[in-house]
Amino acid sequence: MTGNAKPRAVEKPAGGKTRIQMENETRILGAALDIFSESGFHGATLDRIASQASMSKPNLLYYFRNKEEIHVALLTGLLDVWLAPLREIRPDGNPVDEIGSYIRRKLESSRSFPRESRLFANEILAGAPHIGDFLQTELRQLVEEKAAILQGWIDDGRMATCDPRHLLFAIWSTTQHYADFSVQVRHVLGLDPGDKSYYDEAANMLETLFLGQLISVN
Amino acid sequence: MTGNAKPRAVEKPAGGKTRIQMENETRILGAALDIFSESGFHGATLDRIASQASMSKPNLLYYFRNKEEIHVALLTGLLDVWLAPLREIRPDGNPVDEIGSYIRRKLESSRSFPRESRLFANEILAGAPHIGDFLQTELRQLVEEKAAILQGWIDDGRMATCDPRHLLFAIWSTTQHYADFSVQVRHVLGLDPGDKSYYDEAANMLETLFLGQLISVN
DNA sequence: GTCTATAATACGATAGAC
DNA sequence: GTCTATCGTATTATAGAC
Repeated sequence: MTGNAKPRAVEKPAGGKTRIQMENETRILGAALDIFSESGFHGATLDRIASQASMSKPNLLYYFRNKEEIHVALLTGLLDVWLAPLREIRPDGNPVDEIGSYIRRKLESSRSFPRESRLFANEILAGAPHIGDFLQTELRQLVEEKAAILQGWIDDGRMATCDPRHLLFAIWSTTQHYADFSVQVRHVLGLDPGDKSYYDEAANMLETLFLGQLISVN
Repeated sequence: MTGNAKPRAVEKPAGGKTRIQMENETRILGAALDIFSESGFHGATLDRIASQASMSKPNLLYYFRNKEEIHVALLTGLLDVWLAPLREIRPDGNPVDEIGSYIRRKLESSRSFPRESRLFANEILAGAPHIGDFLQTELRQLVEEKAAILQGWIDDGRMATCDPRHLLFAIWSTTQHYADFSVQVRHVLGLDPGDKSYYDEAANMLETLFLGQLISVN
């Protein structure tokens, strides 16, 4: 022994976690996202999550106290990413640019993070037992803020009269649909699993729907 | 004994089921719809379904072989109701009337059958293990048929150029959203549980979105 | 930190009396 | 047809060696 009892800063940084701890937690969360988003909370088992993470079940439970803690960690970690596209809407822009780019960001989010979208959808469908608070406070406040921006454009005559909160619902539902209901989309279009070519068609559709005029007056 | 051995037609009709059988199956299916739509297939337990049906668990399993059989019975019974609004679209109508009334029927279906909508959503999210065939055959064929009608209107210059199948996806997602994500809708709008007043606002929004022009060109 | 073994329980399903 | 009792298994979680 060379007589150095000082804890090594590299392995135990002020944050509190060693490198191996962070790596394993990341691996577990990735595996859990696979399984939870595929099967829902009750359909997922610790066995499958552990297997997906190439880890024994007791070892997995060394990092997370129980199944629910993994689920909550995924959900709370997801929320900031989830709100990012909406946060970017700026009051000093114009409706076409701001709403158009918001839709593109949201659709891109569905394309890039379908597992996260399905995890969120499962949670809402189950009655939002873990994120009810978030929905009633943080999300509601953000929606009020952005809806006020849209309402300003309506008052200026730059948009049709409508409830801007429901416009946001329409954007959420149409974009998230391509992640959450991707199985149905592919089956109806006759596409192979993993084929995501429909996202380009979706982008065109949503641009026509939200930014153009869909039906001619005749 | 009065010596009449003939089976009683009232209790054993040609269909094959007695009155009490039909009543109990109906009660079980209603209870199962409550529980499955609230908790998903794996989150639901036979105990809760039996309790909701005011019936013992073994008695419940006298009418259905197992849990999955109840689930399948609900899903298959749902599919015709599910497609009814789409079937009604007529080629000899005009875009505004046909699409407008389709949206109203679909939204009314969400308002009246939110449990069925959530059951369907849970099934799709889980990868459609039981209705994958239906999606690839019956639903796909119906979509092709109705998309052809919409394409005709596009070719006639009565609608903007777009992929009509994706227009149907947009109608499905926006209308079903109010049933499937009702918890989020209520939390964001600050409504009490059970308050469905948002459906009228939704109807206005969807009419503006699909039938009017949302954003002015300026 | 990781493992094997196992405890504890929740749940689907069945047996058998009535 | 309905019940009580119970079996068998899947699954969450822990104990304790290394």
